[in-house]
Amino acid sequence: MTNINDIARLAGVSVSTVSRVLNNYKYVAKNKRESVLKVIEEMNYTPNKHAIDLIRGETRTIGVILPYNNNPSFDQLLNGILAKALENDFLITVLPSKYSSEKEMEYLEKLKSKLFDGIIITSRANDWETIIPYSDYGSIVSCEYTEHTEIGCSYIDRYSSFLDAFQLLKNKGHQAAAFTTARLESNSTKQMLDAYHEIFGAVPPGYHISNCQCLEDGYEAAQQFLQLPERPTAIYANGDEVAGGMYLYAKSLQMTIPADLAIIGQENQPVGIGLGLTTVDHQLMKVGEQACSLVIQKSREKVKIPYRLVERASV
Amino acid sequence: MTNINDIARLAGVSVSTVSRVLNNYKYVAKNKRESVLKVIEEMNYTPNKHAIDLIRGETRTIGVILPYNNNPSFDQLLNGILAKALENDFLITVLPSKYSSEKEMEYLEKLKSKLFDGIIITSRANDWETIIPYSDYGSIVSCEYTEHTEIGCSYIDRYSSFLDAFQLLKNKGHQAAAFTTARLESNSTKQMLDAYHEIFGAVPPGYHISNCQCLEDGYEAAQQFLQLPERPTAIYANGDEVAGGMYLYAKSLQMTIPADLAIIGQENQPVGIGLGLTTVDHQLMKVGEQACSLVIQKSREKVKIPYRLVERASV
DNA sequence: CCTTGACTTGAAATGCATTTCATAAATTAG
DNA sequence: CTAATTTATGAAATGCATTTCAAGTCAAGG
Repeated sequence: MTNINDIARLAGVSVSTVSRVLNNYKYVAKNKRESVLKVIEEMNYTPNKHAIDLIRGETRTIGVILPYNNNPSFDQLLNGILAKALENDFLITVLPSKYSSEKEMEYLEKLKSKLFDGIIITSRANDWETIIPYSDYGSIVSCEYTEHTEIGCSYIDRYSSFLDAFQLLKNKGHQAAAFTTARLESNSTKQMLDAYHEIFGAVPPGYHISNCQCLEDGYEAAQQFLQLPERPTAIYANGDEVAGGMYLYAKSLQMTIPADLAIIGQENQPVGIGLGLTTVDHQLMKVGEQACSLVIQKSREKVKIPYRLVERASV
Repeated sequence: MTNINDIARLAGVSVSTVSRVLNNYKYVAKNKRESVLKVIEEMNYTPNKHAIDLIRGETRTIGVILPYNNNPSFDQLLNGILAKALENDFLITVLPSKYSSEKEMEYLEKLKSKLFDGIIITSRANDWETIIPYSDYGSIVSCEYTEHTEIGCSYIDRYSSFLDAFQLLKNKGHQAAAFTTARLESNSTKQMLDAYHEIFGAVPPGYHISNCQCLEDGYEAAQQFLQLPERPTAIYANGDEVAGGMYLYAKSLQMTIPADLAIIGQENQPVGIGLGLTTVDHQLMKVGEQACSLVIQKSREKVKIPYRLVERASV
């Protein structure tokens, strides 16, 4: 492989001059610049990125830890991140964790080893106490709120959004609502439960099903909800795909939406648009964009992204 | 920042010995190994990845060029790639191209600059002639078939799959079918048209709508198809989300599926499963896995991934 | 007692580009 | 016509870990 020394030798200049040409510094004599460029062209030379990164101590690459990548919510986040990264000429490396704390640590170690300039944590398996020391080695931005000042946040006030959604259902006359969540241990689930208590009080037995991710999960959840002795009149689904599954099951029973059953979804996804579902749009794409911006700016700000209640015909 | 020299000095050994400890070579005296590890621990030292990559000339990172990342098909590909990469301890950097040939070249230049060990091209904007020279700098694997021996391929015989799908429709008594495609210039569209001609002959006016990607596009396409004077009795949708949109539109007209209208989708996606759509499953996840394997093995094989016709109730 | 092989270790070369420092020539300002 | 800039260039230091080479110790085998 030809390197900068070869180019310098062949062009009859020093490596410094070649480097200057490479980096478009002024103060290189026109004829020298040209002969260097000519040799570069002839030798088909491209500088080695590792040598550059090594000396500059910067990579313009951001690692994105995300538990699942086949999940519409994380896809939206990733989308926003990619868009902003592209705009700023940063590269994104996807770091699938499956909520394994070991994997997560492995990725944080890579930040320490300088592979990334920063890391975005879309969802985490480890305690903040474990993660924080790594903020010495690059900016760490979370898509979930935390008070720790070492961590930048691009987050949603999920609690309020859940309050709003439940209030909407209550206003429409529902005394309770069934609901689904993803991971039982997640922060989001905790906020959901808090909001539920705030608006409706105790959760009736069978009204909460967790581990829902996709349309099929929603279909099954609806099946279970509608078999309960105290049939719910409204359901909050943690995602429009899940909501879509519920919709389809209800339709299969000839039920009318929202007269027989109100359904409210989340994230304003294609299926929801197609089926005309009312939805809580957390604007995850914007969350992703903001998270990426924070990493790029090495900022530790806490930025709250507004959510929107999109009212359509299912409530 | 503390480096390997500091560790060596503090542990009273040479850098070679530290390196040996770092890389778990045997033939390091037990007491020296221990004292090196102790110093590493104390100094909170992590080797610089760029220095390692520079000298090893390897990164265990693969770049994945994909035009859009918010597209279910590319998501499935990426999914397979990520799964296989994780398994083999490789990292994936996502390279969004939006079909810009400049961007694509930029990414190929990064391969040349040693940032990646290889690149997977899920879909491309440039000619093979432009791309091929870069195969000198790392393995390039395509998710589309090409005869060029420099390029590994993990591909689907789309032509045959389209033939099968159209034949299925014909067997059910349809004399023609409307269909949607994504990009008009794509290889896939070309194969689609060829297969159509083979089975049904000329495409009736208005029977082909391109630039369909999502559920809404399908909804609108169905609207257009069903307004035609010669109403199609069957539709092939280039994706289950698109098919889902068509299904919903047809249902909104109180049509019965498949009696009034047969719909066949593609990629076996959640919506399709939920709606019970017959679909051509190109097994894109497997395509992605195989593509990743080929890059890892630096293989230039051409591997055809079998597709499956999943018959459900919409045809 | 000598040879052979296993074990240990460090010096130095290697991979590659950037940047600082020093120096020199050519301009411009006063 | 000096003094001060601006322009131009190269040597050498820097960033950091791996690997080869050479050489040495020690124990086992003959």
